[in-house]
Amino acid sequence: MDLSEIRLNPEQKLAVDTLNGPLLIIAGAGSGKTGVITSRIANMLNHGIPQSQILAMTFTNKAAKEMEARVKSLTGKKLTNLTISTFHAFGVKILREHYVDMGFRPNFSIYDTGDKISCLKEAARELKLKYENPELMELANMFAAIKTERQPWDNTIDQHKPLYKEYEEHMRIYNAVDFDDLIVLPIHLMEEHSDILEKYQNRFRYIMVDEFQDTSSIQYRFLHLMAEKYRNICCVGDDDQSIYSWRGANYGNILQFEKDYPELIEIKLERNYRSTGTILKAANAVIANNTNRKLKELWTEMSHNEMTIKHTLPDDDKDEGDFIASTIASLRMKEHMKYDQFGILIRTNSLSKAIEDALLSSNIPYTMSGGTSFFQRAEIRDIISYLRVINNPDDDVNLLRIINTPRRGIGKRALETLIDESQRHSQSLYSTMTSLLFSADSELSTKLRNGIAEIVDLVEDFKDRFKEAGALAATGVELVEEINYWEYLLQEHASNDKVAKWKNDNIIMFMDFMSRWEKNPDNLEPSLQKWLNRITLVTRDDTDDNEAGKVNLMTIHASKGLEFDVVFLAGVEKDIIPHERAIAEDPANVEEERRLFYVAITRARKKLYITSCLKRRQMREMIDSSPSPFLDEIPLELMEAMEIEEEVEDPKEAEQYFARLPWK
DNA sequence: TGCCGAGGCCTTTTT
DNA sequence: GGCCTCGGCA
Repeated sequence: MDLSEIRLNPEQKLAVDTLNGPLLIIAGAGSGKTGVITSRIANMLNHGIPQSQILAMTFTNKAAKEMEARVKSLTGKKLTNLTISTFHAFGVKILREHYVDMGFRPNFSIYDTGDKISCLKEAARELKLKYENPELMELANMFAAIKTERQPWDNTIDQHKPLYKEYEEHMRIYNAVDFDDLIVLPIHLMEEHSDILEKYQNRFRYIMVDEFQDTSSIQYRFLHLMAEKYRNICCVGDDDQSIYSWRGANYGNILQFEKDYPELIEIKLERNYRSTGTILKAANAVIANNTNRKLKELWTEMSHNEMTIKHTLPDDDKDEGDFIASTIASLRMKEHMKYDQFGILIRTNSLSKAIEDALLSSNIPYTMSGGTSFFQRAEIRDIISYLRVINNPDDDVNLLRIINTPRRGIGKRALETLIDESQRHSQSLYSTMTSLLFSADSELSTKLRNGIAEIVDLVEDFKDRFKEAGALAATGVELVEEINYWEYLLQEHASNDKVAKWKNDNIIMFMDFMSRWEKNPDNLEPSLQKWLNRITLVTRDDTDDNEAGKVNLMTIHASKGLEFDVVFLAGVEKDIIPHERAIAEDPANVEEERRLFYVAITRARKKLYITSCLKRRQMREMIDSSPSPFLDEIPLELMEAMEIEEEVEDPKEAEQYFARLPWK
């Protein structure tokens, strides 16, 4: 493909041609944003800007991958030096280059939320504090806010300072960093070492940021640091699609950007190329209820003979799933649509269950991305923990997870003694274990000594084996055999060996991912640590485009940036969207929930189906539900109530149906 | 002291 | 429906 073949409207063209100086692109949903960004990069390359000087920041790894593929097809060039990365992955890159300056050893671990909670729990135990899980999660969120400077210490929370300090100390001992560190540590590094800052400024003279509305204040500070000198920074965003404020996203960054770079050029992309007029009108009407937004109105020249938005009220979540499955099946038959043209969007992961059941029983292939993904399954986490410990034996959190899995006779009591011992010496558990093992006079019971020796031998043995080049996955398979994990699974699921088999299959699949990653020529010098870093930063299981030919089921959050010909928006009910907990936190959150609803609607190209159940299974019981108040914001003429076919035989029933509609 | 079974509880969204 | 915790047993 050639750049000149791409037809751009005047605003898009201006965006693509403006290569120097600060640029702000306000890009409405479906306005061809990705095309503009990739064309702009291609244009830079055509103008002789070296790949190595370009840094493009994206929000997800998936977006990064897609962007790279599109630039590749536009330019036909090999992109060995172009950096397209998420903020977090870029942080890892800097950490890998400068771990010494930051006080880490080379094989550092990256802790995800679960590891973080475990580490916090350990730290609390050390201080003889006991917290319930929800409290720990609250503390974890608070500490994240403090670390990223969203919240200062004050006398209402100062009591938690010791725990915070203890947590940080543990992380140092474990040679581990958390997600926030990946952003914060590079900033500190650059602020403290002007030579390093300058190195990065000179290296990346052209910076682009996608999904700018979802950057946090601290991420903005990072961008500003990097871009200040050459001022070639282009931010692309849409304040109406800001849906990550709970994670620190601050769309006020758009205003800050205008302040810091008063010379910037601002371009608005308001022409929508994605959706039908009906869908667009509905989206515009919904988002118009938000205050405090940059004014823009999307418009389209899409052809007519459009379908209205269809709304149905299934009796319960099972009916909802069945409705979606049968509609997909019939559209596929009647309109020859392919599975991957369908997207099913949900507000929370827990809503997926009933839909998945329905898709499965209708034999409709699907992928569920995000959420409790594959990598979170207990058996996969176990194996990952082994790999983490082999890579970084000081990683106590992961060592604790596997030290007695499968059973090695190292029980609770023994562990407590070991942990106390390591605390006394301010060293990691593993160091304590090795020194105990080699000191002759330690009073270890034979049983305990054997258990410890077993794990230490295993780690030392596999540390070497993994270092041998080119055999990551093969060594992984050997590891799984060595620890007898299959035996353990059988034992654990003695009553149901189908489960054991299923879990074992998952591990085989996991090893297969590893093998494919290892063999991919794009991954230069694959190593155990690189693989581990990668899988902690990738939640979405992007299994090398296995998704083709499957229906896409995902949360609304995960759908950002994607589009589908047909979208089903399920669970559009009171307390689900807007979510009750979001509103309970702060009633003002209704605006973000509305943006979420807006993002969901604008994913649809041609057809949009909305479902609201009247009852829904929650945990054990059936609870009553009612349609979301957001539905009232869609103009009546754009949306049509639709009966679920088999059910309405009786006119009376239809009458009742209409009586139940919220706007009647 | 380690292991196993019973009972309670829950995650809103993700790098 | 599954994971974690606690209490009793070997």
